[in-house]
Amino acid sequence: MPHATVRDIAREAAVSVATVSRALNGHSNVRAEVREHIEAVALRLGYVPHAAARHLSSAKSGMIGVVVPDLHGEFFSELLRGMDREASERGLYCMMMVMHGDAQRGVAALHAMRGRVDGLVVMAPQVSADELLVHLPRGMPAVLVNCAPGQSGRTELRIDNVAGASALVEHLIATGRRQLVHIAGPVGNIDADERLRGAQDACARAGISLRVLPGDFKEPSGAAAAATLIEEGAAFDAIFAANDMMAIGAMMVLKRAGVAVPDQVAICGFDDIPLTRLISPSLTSASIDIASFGASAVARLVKAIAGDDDGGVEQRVPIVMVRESTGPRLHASTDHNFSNVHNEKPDKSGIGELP
Amino acid sequence: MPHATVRDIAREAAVSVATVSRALNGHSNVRAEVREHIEAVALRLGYVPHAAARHLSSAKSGMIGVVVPDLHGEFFSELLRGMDREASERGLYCMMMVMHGDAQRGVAALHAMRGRVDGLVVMAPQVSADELLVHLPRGMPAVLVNCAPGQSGRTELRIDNVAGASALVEHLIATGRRQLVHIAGPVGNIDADERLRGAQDACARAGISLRVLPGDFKEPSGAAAAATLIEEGAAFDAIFAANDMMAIGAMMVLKRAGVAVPDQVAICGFDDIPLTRLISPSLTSASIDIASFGASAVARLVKAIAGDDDGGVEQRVPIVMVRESTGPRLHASTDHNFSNVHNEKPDKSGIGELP
DNA sequence: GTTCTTGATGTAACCGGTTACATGATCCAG
DNA sequence: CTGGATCATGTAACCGGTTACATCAAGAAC
Repeated sequence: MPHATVRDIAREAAVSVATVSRALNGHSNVRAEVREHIEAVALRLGYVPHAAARHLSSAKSGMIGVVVPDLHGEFFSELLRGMDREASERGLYCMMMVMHGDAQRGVAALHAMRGRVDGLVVMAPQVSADELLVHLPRGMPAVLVNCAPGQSGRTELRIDNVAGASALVEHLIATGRRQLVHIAGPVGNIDADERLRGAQDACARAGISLRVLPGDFKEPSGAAAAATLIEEGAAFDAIFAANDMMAIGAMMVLKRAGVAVPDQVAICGFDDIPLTRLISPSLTSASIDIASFGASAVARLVKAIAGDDDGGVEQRVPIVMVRESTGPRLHASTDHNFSNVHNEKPDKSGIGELP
Repeated sequence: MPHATVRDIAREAAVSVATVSRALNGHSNVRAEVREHIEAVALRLGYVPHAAARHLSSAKSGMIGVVVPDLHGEFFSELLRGMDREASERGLYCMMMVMHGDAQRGVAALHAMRGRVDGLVVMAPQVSADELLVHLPRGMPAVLVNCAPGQSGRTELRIDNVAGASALVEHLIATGRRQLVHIAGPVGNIDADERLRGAQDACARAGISLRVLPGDFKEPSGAAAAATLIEEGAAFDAIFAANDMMAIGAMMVLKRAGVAVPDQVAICGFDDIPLTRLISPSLTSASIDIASFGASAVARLVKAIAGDDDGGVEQRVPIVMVRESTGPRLHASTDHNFSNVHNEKPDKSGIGELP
């Protein structure tokens, strides 16, 4: 026996399909007695509405789509979590689609969203946003997250990577480091590029040089960079990795090589994934509260779908979370006082909530 | 201007909608010359098919749904990653829905899937599977992952938690531990219950006692359990936490309290999330290769959708990954030789691929 | 040359909802 | 008692695809 439809209910309840639809959707113009009867019949028949049919006729799906470049590590799981939370609070559902770095696949993913979602959150730090957005289904509301700044005039959410990276580097310098190394993210990635620039800017202002090693945002590349430094016997006293995973990879290699962190070398990352607090020494990072960032994107999208979004660009300035990996040395407790630097005190369990 | 439809293309190309549909779907019975013309027109009009309409008429959506209980931590992101990989290899898309532990919401999520997906992967270790499955849309193929064993006769994937937990405890005993503590998972959770039972069984066989502390699979509860032990001044030399996150929480507290791991206390977890290798000391765990587990679930689901699935239960036996947190002591290198125990050698970067 | 087969194409129904509009009943004012 | 407003309900079109079936032309077989 196939699934029950509104017509089945109509027949069974001896009313028309229109009345069934109105009753089940809570329209006011249905007699209470009729509504109850219809609801009872629907329950008895095990009726569950067919989302595609409803979507087709009402042009609403109650679903928002999320396009992400990757699915590795905690960054995306946190982002997803924040988005899902916000969406479900508004009675919406999330579907996620991965465009594995590939522009071809990105276009396919965008196309596949047509007829499935009411709007899109697109995160595409790799490919050119403008190039991708040409393929956005016509009239599909979208919020861009961490995309290359385009002239699309679309709603955008962005992390102030330059400010965050500068603040981290200034923190390193303030704690006495002078021989800085930056492990960069993948070339062409907007976040990576901006973080590099922020680091360079801060170094230039302080009049010190910065060595840059390549990386790809994944942990092994951070490890490889550190291994290179050690093999070379390079002189360095601080590493700023363009994200947390690379910082962790680097830290592991240093520790195995007997380099003391932070006594000999300070290390910091970027993103402030939950993991930063779980490793030892805990990792200094630039915090953007990923989950809340994702929630924000969804909130903006909901406004855009409703038609009342200003279409502006929202920029988040990260906060530096100072932890053990660059922690103040014992004999100099307050050697830094930058505006957006937050000194996190380890509590007993070491799991402090971020402000 | 609204989106182009097949009828627009038909008009523009001076053919019928049936021909347009056939041409764009690669049916053989279309003249090559006509097909090319139609494709050209479709491209010119920026045609993108409407998924809901296609789904409605063809009863296929090309989408599989994933229902998970939660979205915290690396376990689910790994699972998602594996599923997504497998699905996209088969030209399918994944949508994920979170039922926040709540049975009410679980039912809503299941209903919301009707008319959206061709099949479901349901992971519901908390609620009674049978109770939930009553609300599965009629005729919807589904694969159950880590659900309480039901008599549903459905396709199920399951982790052999008892065997995994037993193997871990046997490993602890073999390395000389005698005062064991188990940090349990949430009560009513099938995985947690089975892991507890596996630990108890192994202890009973060895004739030693097992202290059990409550937990909830989240990291703070592991920390709290360890704190309790320390405050009490309890005598113990090994902790087996029901999952990795709690093990990590416990380890952090022990280290802060000056307890040496593994010299004084050995610690192991369960799940083998990527993080186990990144902390120090690296964490011994029972590995089920989460991503591949997820991929397997999708593969089974695809078979079920095609109609040729045996409907059997597939059980995965975890492998014990021995790492530093329970590592062999220096003076007794091979004090264990259980069948499914795998001794992981740390390589230079510390990021060995699992077999 | 006629009939049969084959293959390309068109017509229209259908999937399962929603909703504009029509209908008819009820109620109230005049 | 009657005309108009109000409200519940029914009829049927529509959303945008797919596809069974009908049609028709061209080539093959006799």
